[in-house]
Amino acid sequence: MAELSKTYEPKDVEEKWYQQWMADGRFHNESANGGDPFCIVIPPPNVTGILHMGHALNNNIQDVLTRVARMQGKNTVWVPGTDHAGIATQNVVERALKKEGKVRDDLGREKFIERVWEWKEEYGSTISNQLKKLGASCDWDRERFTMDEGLSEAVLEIFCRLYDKGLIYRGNRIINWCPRCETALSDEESEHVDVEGALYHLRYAVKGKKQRIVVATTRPETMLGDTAVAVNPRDERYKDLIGQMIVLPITNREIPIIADDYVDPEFGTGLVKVTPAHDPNDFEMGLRHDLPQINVMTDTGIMNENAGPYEGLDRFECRKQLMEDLKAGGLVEKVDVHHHAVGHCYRCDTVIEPRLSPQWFVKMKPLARPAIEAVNDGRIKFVPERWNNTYMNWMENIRDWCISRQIWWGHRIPIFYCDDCNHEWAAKTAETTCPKCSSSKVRQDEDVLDTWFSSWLWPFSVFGWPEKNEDLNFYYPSKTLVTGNEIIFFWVARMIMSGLEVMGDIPFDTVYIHGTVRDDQGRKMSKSLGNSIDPLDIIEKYSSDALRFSLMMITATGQDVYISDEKFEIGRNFGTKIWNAARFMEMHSEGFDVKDLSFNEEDLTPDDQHLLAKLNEAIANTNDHLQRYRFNDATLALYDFFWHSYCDWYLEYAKPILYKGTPEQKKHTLQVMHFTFSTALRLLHPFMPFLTEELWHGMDYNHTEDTIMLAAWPEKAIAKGIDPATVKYVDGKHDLIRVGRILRAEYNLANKQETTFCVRPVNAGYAKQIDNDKESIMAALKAEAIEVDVNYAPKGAMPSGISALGAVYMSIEGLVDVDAEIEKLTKELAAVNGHLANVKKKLENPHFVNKAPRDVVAVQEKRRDELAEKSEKLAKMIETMRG
RNA sequence: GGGCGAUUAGCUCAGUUGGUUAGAGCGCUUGCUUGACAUGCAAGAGGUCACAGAUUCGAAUUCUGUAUCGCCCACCA
Repeated sequence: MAELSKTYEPKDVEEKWYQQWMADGRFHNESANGGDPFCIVIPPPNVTGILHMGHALNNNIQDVLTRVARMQGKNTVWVPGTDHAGIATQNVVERALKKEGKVRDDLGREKFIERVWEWKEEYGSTISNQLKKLGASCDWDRERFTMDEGLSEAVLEIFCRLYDKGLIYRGNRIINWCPRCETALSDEESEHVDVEGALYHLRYAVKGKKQRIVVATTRPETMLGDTAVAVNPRDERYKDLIGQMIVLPITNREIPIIADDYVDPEFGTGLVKVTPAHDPNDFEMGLRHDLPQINVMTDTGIMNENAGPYEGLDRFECRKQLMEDLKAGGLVEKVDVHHHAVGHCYRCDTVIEPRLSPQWFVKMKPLARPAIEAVNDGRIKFVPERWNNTYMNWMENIRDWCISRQIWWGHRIPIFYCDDCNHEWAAKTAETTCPKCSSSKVRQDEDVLDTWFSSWLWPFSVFGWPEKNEDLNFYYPSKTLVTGNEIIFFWVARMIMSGLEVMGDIPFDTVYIHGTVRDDQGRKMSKSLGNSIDPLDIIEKYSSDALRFSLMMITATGQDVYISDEKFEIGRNFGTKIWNAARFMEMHSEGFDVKDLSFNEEDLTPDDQHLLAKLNEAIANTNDHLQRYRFNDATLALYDFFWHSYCDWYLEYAKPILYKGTPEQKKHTLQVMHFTFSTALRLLHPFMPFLTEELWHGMDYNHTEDTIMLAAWPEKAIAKGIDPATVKYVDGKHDLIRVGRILRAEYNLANKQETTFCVRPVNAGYAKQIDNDKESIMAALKAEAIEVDVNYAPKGAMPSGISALGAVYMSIEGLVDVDAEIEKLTKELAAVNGHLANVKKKLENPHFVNKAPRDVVAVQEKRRDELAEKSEKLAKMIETMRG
């Protein structure tokens, strides 16, 4: 047997096993191997990403599910990969260029993209490598990138299909424009942030009259693009104004006053300035009233030539100056503080400018219908279930998806235009000739697609779709999608839609939504707050297993996870505990063959049976909790079993046998220990893969598999040789030991202090069992001797207590504090009588006896009897004590 | 404006279909250099389960309302 070191050195061990697993191809699988498929596709992290706690949690969960499935013998693949993250990556590279004093136009499109690829080659695998430190058992042979050739093919294919079906179209609409990224964004990419802004009340002059009207706006600078002022047609105050003209200040443009139902007479002044090129509602009104659309800004949010004297100013600078000018002209009625939600770019946090712009859209309603159905009829389940509502709410109000981006890094839109005949078509190949007029004046659309337009194909594109192949056939649909709630709209919903559209089948049957990782004050972890805890630091400090186990331990289903450094001590301490238990076993195993884990079931002692019963419970509970995605309960069940049932009770029970028992007894006990330990290792493996693998080998078991990764997952308990009555007796024995320890503790007895315990068992059966168990009970109580007598009567005042097996007395020379004993027992008697009274009251209530289920009543009756007996005994003890 | 979640021990949180005395980790108190482990062992203190009603023989758990905190969605300029 290889000797285990005194202390566990996780760093070397973890590195070693990951390398070994990789070298042995343990993570890889393919359809040709047949069997029961189990597939998980990773939510591809951004190539720009570095591992944070959210990733750690997310991938940890996937790894646990994957490792369990693999041990269950399923044909398991966990497909990893990264996302090209269009805007984010382009931003990173542009920032690098800026340091060289360049902008992307200096390089040109082609050179710039080359540069991004270079960046990707150099830094793009950072996060994948970090996942390896976590122990993620991804099938790295299958690693994909959303800009891979294959995945790009999938993007082009679905674009053309949807275009030809009329589900992709080009439209001129108000979209969310980020003036910093200089691109359009989807509605989901605009994050609404509540801000304290201002509601500016501006005075507009009515043409030909002295009258001034007041309009309220939050964005006064858009006034330069106003093409009307609107009132509600039923608003009596302004009836006369309808049809009149307004003269706009500064530019002196004349615009009409129109009537539109959209206007809420209750809000502001009941008069709304209409800027069709900068507001979605105004845009709609503009269409209804055939108003001109005046865009007053450039791509970068600078006022353009339509802004007259403000041309060249930044939009916010313009707002400031314009207000000053209006104020000077007496055209500002008032400025109110106003709280409202303002859209911000989800990539760079710049204030979004709603802006009229020609963009490409996907018509979502037809795609949404089957996706709604799939969740409604239960083919896809959200865990926790409440996310159904979130999903449904979004799906039922779905709006068309703006998919074009004015950046360079991404999948270029496969639309071609003929400059001669204005023909427009979609094609997967680079077109040079117009199919309609044969002209060679053909150009491709300049825009690229939204990053999510490639990730929504992920569950099937990773297997080579549109190519038909066995893997795709075998592994699709995948099993569980594990993700955070923040990308339900971005990603989950869209994958469901694309899967049903393209594959005609759901992409996964379960969506497990885990919580957000927060700091111990409940704040989201972020770089700017400086409160993030780096998983790699935690691995360095506590080990990967510790990180993993602790994360799982504190992750209640779907609840947010609050972490601080100390939380990881749980996992580290548990790892140490397991390691030391193994060392203890190793110490005593010398000269014994522990390769053979079988034992004779007829020889099981009561404590053996008790341990195995607890093991059975742990197996059943772990499986049950895992099936229900209750990871914290699963880890707690294992933790509790290993630490308390196995170490605290069984190993302590085993000590006297190992030190003083016969070789036969030793051998039998070691077999039970090793059987239990090896089962526990397998149960723990998905949560602590490295330590368990190290010990699997360190303990030198007679493996059928040379890695614990493929050892059989414990599903069923051992049934034979366990007698429930005996298990119950051992529960009682533990209670007896506890009572004895309390007596020692109350008298602060040193271990060396000689003590004898006298036990008066409740029946002869227990008397015999206790007598047989004397050795282990004495060891647990550090007692010199134990006297067992069903008729035991204390000779004088003795510290005592009542256990499930009977009364326990502690014999100590001249140390008894009689008054304290009487007080203690009297207190306990009062408590027992209190409970007894409650139970009696319950049982005397005819409603309870008649209506409660029989077993509940039976429990109460039993409890009543037990309490009555205990009460009687305590009274007698007090009597004796006084006597 | 809608929707969702949270409120349980000093702290951070479990508590699945209502049913014995509401649990864990950390922290705290006391005693242990016990031949695996002080990253440990044993014992202990600490909770009117946010509040108010309702249902029920029985509520931390179900229902209604209130309060506080958090998240998501939403075109009131």
